[in-house]
Amino acid sequence: MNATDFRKLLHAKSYKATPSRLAMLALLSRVTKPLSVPDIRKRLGGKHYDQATVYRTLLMLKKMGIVKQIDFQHGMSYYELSARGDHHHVICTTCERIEDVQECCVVGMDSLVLQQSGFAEITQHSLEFFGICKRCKA
Amino acid sequence: MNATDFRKLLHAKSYKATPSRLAMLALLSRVTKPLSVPDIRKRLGGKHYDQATVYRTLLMLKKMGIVKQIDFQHGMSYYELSARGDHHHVICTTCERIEDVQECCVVGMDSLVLQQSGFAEITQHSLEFFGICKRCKA
DNA sequence: AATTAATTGCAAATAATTCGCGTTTACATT
DNA sequence: AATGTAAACGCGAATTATTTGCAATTAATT
Repeated sequence: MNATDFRKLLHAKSYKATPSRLAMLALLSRVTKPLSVPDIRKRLGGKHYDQATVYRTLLMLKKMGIVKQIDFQHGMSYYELSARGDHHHVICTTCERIEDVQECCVVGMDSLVLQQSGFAEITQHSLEFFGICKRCKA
Repeated sequence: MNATDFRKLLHAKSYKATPSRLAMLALLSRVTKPLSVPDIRKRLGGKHYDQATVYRTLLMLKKMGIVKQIDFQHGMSYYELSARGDHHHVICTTCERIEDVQECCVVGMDSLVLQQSGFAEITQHSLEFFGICKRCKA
């Protein structure tokens, strides 16, 4: 995904392709870990973007299904591209360590959830594991 | 689990069995849905307990592994007894509807996560589905 | 009943997220 | 390329969840 793709993505839903949006999409697709709002603002090059803008953009991207909001129980939300694929996280409750979990057992669960619930559509899911990493255990 | 059991649970870790703690445990074990802090305070009988007390107690119970913190992306945390068993939730992103999901595909994942990660122990996991309920779809 | 450390309530601090509004900007149209 | 317009932005302030410090209270031990 390059800048041109991002423009198309936004235009497809008649959103404007503004510098802040393109920068955020570029950042999120370049990165391999979920980012918090402060993370995003720090890493958005030299440019300063207002926090309200970042929050508003994330909300928009979330509604579009492009980003996923994740809770590490660290007092704020983290965000990553849905396009990064179906993976999960392990969070150390002692330090701040976070690792990806590649195996996804949730594939196929969506239809099961639809069956047994009063829901018409599943758009996302999030699976996080909490525990203690080896370093903290020692 | 009755009041006597709760007392033992607390004393086992040398915590005091105070009225607020017993009331919270009783409430959480009587209820079938995760509760937010305002929920808890409202439903704690006539008694008024300070929010700081409720937050501190929840933190303690979480550390003890007795309660589980859950994120519905509603701007605050929800809590339920771990003893309610391994189930998950579907959250409607349009209204506030929440349903339980009984099938758990995550059983056994813990050991897998331990294998492929630098973690020594998994204490909890949380799996939430987000989507649109039938009522909102219509 | 007395002692003591843990727990509470209160009030204030902190920190994430949202909101209102005047100004700026992307982009469609000319 | 210039123009019109709704969308998006930045700013500052408001809101709201959560945490903290401290003096007063209380559970549990003696």
